[in-house]
Order: sequence, then C-alpha cells, then structure tokens
Amino acid sequence: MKIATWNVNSIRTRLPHLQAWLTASKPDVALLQELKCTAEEFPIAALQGAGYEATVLGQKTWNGVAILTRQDAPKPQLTADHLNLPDNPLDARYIEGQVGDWRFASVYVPNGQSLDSEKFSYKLRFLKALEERLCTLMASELPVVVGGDFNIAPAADDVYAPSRFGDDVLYALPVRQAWRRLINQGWIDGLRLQHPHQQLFTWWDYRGNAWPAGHGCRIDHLLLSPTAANRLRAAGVDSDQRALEQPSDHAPVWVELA
DNA sequence: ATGGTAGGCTCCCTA
Repeated sequence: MKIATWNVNSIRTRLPHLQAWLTASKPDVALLQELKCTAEEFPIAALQGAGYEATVLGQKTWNGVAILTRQDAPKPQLTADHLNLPDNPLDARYIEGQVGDWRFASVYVPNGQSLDSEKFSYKLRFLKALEERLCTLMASELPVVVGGDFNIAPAADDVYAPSRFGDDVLYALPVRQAWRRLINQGWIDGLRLQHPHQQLFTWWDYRGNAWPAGHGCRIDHLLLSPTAANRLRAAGVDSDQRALEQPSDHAPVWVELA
C-alpha cells in the first residue's frame, strides 16, 4: 500500500502534473493540500479519468485539502473536517477519513508569515489543536497515516542552511517544539525513519533560484502510528516534480506499507 | 538587509 502527500499549490493549475503523477506513481491514497478551489470547482471528472475518487474539503482562493483513493477501493468515511479551533473554524486545512481499519488525514498547517505576526500565533494555536486531535487518534490504536504540509522543518538536516533559519517561521524554536510534542505521542516520521542520514527536501521556494541552487526544506511529512510504522518498507520524495515546467513549489512525499 | 516568484484575485494578499 502506497500513501503519498502533496501540496499541489492550486489543483486547477497543477491538474496536468497531478494526472500524470497519479498514473505513474499509482498511490493507493493521495493526501493533497492547497487546492485553492471550492468543492464545486474541484476537477473531479479529470481525476476519475485517472482512476481516483476524491473526498474534498474546499474553500475559495485559499487552503483546501483532499483525500484521493482508488476507484476500485471504498471511499473514505469522513471522520473530521476541522480541528477544534474556536477562533478560525472556516479554514479548510484538515480532513480525515476511515477506510477499512485505516485512518487517513490530510493537514495543511498555517505558514505563520513572521514570528511577530498574528498569523504565527494562529500557527501555534493550530498546532496545539492538531496535537489534541492526534492524541485522540493515537489512543484509538488504529493504524493511522497523517500526511501534509506541516510548515515545520523538524531538525537542522531539514533546512539547506541552518544558520540562516534561526528565526524562520518553518524552523523557529516554538515550531520545532510543537513538532516534538507530536512526535512524543509516539508518531513516526516515515521518511526520516527510512532515510536516517540523507538530507531530503520537499519544498523549494519559487523565489531566489531556490530549486537549481538546492535551497530546500523538508516541511511535508507522513506521520505513522506505531502499527502503521511496523509495516513501513520504503519512503521517498518525487523531487522530479519540482523540475517540471509550472511546478508546485512542493514535491510529493510517499511511503510504502506492507 | 532585502527581495525575490507564483497563484488567485483585484488594485493586494498569502506563501
């Protein structure tokens, strides 16, 4: 079973790449972020043509998350479409569904903009609400995969120049501490477990020639519950997606589970 | 230290 996560940065703009990637990569489950469209605008027919069904949480202009599953598999039963955040429940940033014994979630954590901004405190509040939801999922003892754009580079190996990232919203101490609180619940970082020493990036800024310069960060993750992690056989990043014309600034990340 | 590009949408915001 292959599970992937990909921040597509507009599913309508990225549709040709997404279709080709689904056909070539054949994930059983694809967790998508930054759809930037409503559920009505979601290009469902094109994805059905590629052999997939979609469970969509859309929003005009911003955010938007989805769970793609193969047409020959049952569609997920929706188990959550938001986190318990009293102040900003309208952002389409979290969707979760059950397929058989398995639970899958697609999450798009706020970027945070800058450390002194209101958006950064929102990011920390969102991560707190995510921590609470993941605690419930961990206690369920189900096999769970939580994938998404966490907007967190967990460690120095996960940014191209750690000395420049001390007060970056992707790497600042409170953000790495929030990551640590998730991991300490017992979640396994699938890509890092499979590649303990290799520097692997999943996002390269559109600005500043970041892709050709190799200036990336690892901010997209697949968190595995213990029973899911026991089945981990392979993991990787489809970084060739970032080299295409009109790419997303993120590359797909995947795990293969026995 | 600053600004760079992309996407969606509207004279600008988010990333």
